[in-house]
Order: sequence, then structure tokens, then C-alpha cells
Amino acid sequence: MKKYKPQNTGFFVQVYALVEQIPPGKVMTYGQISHMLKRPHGAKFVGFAMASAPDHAGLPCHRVVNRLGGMAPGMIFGGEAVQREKLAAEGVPFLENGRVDLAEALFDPGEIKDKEKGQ
DNA sequence: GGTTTGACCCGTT
DNA sequence: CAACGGGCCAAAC
Repeated sequence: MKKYKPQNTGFFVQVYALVEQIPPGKVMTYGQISHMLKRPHGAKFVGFAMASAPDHAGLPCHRVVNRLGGMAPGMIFGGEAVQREKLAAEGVPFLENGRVDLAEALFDPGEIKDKEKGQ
């Protein structure tokens, strides 16, 4: 019998809710999300949440990048180059070094609070 | 039901 | 300044 109840009190759920609020043309970093959820070193779990992303087909996990603005390895999105095209198609600016321009595309979490609070 | 792996970031040596 | 380890949720075997 599981003594843990993964319902709404899970770290993954909070990540899903946050990533889902990321608007097109914007991106977020694992560290930013983890720090937002009060997890000092939970950046791993944020990435794990993306890898374990269940039926969250509408979850823009491709908008979540690492601290360097790079994308996930392997063919998780069909190819790193593919993810880059997806972000570029949404209006996400890129740098000459092949990384996401976090200075312009980095989504501000404070807007989520204002949005949910305003509603 | 227990152990291991998994898309990372920050602190310390 | 650079490299290595730690951290701790959830699912799969």
C-alpha cells in the first residue's frame, strides 16, 4: 500500500500547472521553475516531470529549456533542431550561438500570479 | 513493495 | 577558475 498520495500535492503537478501557463513566444528554465516552487535543487524533478508528462498533450514542454537556453537531448521532441524550429515558429528569439534568447523570451512567473489573481 | 533511473542546477573542494 | 557531488519526486522493473 502506497503511503504517498500523488494527487494534487505533487511536485510534478505544480510544474505542469506552471509550464502550461507559459504563453507562446516565451520560454522558461528548469531552475526558474524549481526555484519558484521553493525547491532549491529540484531542477532535476522539473525535468523529470517533463519526461514523465502523462496525458498533458497540451503541455508546452518544448517551451521549457535549461539554464543555457538549450533544449533537451535525444529525440524527446523529435530532435533538438525540431524543438528549435517549434520555438522559432512561436516567435521565440534565438541567439547566434544557437541558444534561446532568455533575455527576451524568458517568461516572467509573476505574470501568472497576476493572471490567476485577476481572475 | 523496494530499488534504480530520469530532459538539471547550485554549492563546495 | 574548473570539476565533482548533492538534492529528493515519480514511474518502471
